[in-house]
Amino acid sequence: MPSPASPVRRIAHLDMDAFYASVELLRYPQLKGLPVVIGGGRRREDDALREARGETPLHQIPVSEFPVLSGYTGRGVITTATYAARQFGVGSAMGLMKAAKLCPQAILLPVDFAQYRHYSARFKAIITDIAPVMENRGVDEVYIDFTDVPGGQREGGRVLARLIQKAIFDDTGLTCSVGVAPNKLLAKMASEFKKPNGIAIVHESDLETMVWPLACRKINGIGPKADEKLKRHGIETIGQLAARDLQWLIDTFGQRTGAWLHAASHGQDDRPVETESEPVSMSRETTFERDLHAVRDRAELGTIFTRLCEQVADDLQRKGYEGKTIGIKLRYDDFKGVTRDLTLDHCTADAQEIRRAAGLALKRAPLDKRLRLLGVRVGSLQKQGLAPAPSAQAAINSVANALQAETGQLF
DNA sequence: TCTGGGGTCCTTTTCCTT
DNA sequence: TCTGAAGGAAAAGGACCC
Repeated sequence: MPSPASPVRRIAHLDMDAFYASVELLRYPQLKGLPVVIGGGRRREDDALREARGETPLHQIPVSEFPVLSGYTGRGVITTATYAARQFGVGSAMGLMKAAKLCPQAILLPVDFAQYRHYSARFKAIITDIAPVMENRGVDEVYIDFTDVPGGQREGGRVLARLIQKAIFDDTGLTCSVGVAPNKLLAKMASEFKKPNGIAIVHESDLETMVWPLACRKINGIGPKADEKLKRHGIETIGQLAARDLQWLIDTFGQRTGAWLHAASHGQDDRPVETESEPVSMSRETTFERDLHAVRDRAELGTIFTRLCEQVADDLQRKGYEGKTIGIKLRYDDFKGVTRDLTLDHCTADAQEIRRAAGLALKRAPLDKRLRLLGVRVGSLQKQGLAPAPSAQAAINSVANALQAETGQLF
């Protein structure tokens, strides 16, 4: 009897199909097939409250009672759009006002992250019941290591992928697409091959036929900028990229990026599936209803600034973290932005302390142009309570004294 | 004309110390 | 004391992703 072959590395990438829109259609099946865009900021009223008041259940609200894009004013953008809406040329990241011109009859649903998170937790729990080595990649995506899962090797992973797909659908009514390959890089590409509700299996030997003909942009990590630069050098496909010399890539894109491009184009990627990760930073930011001026709208800005600091502090405390790099982010009316950071000598999760440090950072930024966005970030995080809490105020004061506020204490 | 929010990671610049 | 090199850390910017 031959000894059983050692398992081959099989990594799956699972991507929920049109996740936000699909979750919305579970709640509002009457919208199926209609142009719907999801975006904008307003909070949706709570379903449970609505039903407690004896009002019409959401799934029975007539289509005519949903708000449409027509006449929309405001700064929101589209987070996602149903296929029916996309046919009018609207799509993700487009301003809602522009979308209103293209498709005024489209129904507008505000995003409801609480609901998406709920379904996200549900489908992920189903996966880890079956295959415990799972890496979170945001609300609607995961990597799963099939290598040592019973059945994970059968038909290159197809059997297990099918099982997971079915379990998710039976529980939630949602569909997903899965790619299974020797590593995360190829699995991520593969999950796009058979969308929606499909399974694609990629083996190492499929590189030339299945991967090399694809556009470089299909590599996760090559965005518009890198793609543009590649094109300037006559490189359009992954195969053309793979044909380039390693040294040329390093000379052209730098040591790290060049070596990575070379490996990626040859389908090489040895990153493990990480089952847990620690956050590096937490932030809150907001785009104003109208552009604000640092002097003329000082009171309003100050209020927003304080609120952002309180929100970040609350996020940190709720999740049990503290950090020592406090930063602010500004975006001006011309959409250009700046950031300013300040590193304390200790960690904090205290709203007032964050507010003071962020205020000092803000003083170092130009405030002569009107602002459209303000953000507050806390980085260099660690778990709360790992370090002794020193005299926080003294440290802050020393920084404050060093910078010695000019006049007026704007913030 | 329009362009959200919350992240990670990488590169370059700047500043400090030796 | 000045100057420059070198290296590290912090700051700043930007690309990218969902």
